Amino acid sequence: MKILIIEDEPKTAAFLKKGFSEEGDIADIAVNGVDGQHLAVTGNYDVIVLDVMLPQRDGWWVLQEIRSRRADQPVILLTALDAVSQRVRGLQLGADDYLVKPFAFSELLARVHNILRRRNVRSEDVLHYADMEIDLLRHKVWRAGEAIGLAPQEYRLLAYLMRFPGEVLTRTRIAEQVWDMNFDGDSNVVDVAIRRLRRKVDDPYSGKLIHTLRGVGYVLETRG
Amino acid sequence: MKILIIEDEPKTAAFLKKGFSEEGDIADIAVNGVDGQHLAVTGNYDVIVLDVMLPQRDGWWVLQEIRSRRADQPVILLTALDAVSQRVRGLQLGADDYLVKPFAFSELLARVHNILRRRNVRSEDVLHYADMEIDLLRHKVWRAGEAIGLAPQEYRLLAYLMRFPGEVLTRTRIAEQVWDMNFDGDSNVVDVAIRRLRRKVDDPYSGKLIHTLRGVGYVLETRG
DNA sequence: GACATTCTTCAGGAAATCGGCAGGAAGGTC
DNA sequence: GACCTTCCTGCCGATTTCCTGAAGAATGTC
Repeated sequence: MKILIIEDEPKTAAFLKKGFSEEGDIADIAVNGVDGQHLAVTGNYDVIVLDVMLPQRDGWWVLQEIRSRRADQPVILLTALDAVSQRVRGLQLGADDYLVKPFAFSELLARVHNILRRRNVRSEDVLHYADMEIDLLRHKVWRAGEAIGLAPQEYRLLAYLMRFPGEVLTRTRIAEQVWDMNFDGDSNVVDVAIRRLRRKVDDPYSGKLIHTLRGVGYVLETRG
Repeated sequence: MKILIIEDEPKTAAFLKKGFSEEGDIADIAVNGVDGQHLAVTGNYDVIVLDVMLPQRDGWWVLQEIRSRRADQPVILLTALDAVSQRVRGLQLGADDYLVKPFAFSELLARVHNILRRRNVRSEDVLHYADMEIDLLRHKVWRAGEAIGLAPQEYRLLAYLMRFPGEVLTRTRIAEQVWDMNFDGDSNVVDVAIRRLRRKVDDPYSGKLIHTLRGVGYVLETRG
């Protein structure tokens, strides 16, 4: 899952990024309204966490910009004051939810999941496909009943594949979602990561699940 | 366990906080109705202790606010007067229990445990996992039949781990639950605390229970 | 007020992980 | 079947992450 954090206070931003990172998600940070608006409109984020107190252009402006271009983009507001007028204004401008500082990270996480569930985005705790199983809560993976230990990046990659079984995933898309980078074609990071993952989840078993689509990307599916 | 105390009298608030702290729980204090309502609604508390006599907005208002948003939030009322009308009003507004001042701390503690037991939040006072045992009432820990002496923070950390065996606990969550702070990643308090706990409950025994998940956090589980 | 225990920060070192490289294999095209 | 492109795969250096002991600060105890 990709998240955009628009927050000027470095400590808060770092705290949020770390929290999402531990959950296996990827978070980008924008430190002002202009950069935030740009990233929000051009990037593909599952959810945007937006502080209303920002230098240059404030959060209200950013929110309006986002809404005018991406009507269904999930946005959670962070307000410093527990003022009812701010809440009302936020919701009127189209925020999906808001949170009053200071807050605990798990509270933010709960609201993120809440929004995604409302939007029918798949956010279950345990994903199954064929004889493979991944428990996102316990960070564990099984294949044919055996537990498999994965390195962080291997795990993130598999978790992404398991979210879209049967769907073709290009290297560009994988690099974007799992590495948070722009895939330039000069690198074979994705190939290498796929290789490492295959060695652990496919090589020891019959009935491969990870398949290569030449010139396109990879896909997770069963094949007769 | 996280507790919110909404009480304007500093002495009483400090007395309660100290009491809960000694039990290994974490207590936040709000000194007026507005802050109390804010924390109660946005924070994740296992139980809220609410004085009805408050400056600005009183306890009744706070209780109604809580109920309208969190129907199942456990709340215990503190009333100064032993008037039947107050009890009735409190229960009508959805308080789980009430206590008339002055009271002994153990009395409050008993009612807290009572409510949580009713809700199955903490159905047991003694938790077992593998050959480890923790008695939440007597504050005692055993591993392989031997008693282990733990410092307060070590105990709180272990108690938290024992509540979620097999589940991944990120540093952010641990810091939130055990330290009541926002983990910004610049500190390694959690690492060090884990180290000290390991020295006492894992190092002397075969079959480690605390395991590290690189880039994620820690987990309490047996590993073949 | 002195002492003891506990907690946090700091820094050095160890270990796991990651990304790039390069040679080889496989697939596609004419 | 030859040639070219794309992908696979093992290895190594660089980096990140974690562990660990020690010292100073904070807290509680007598």
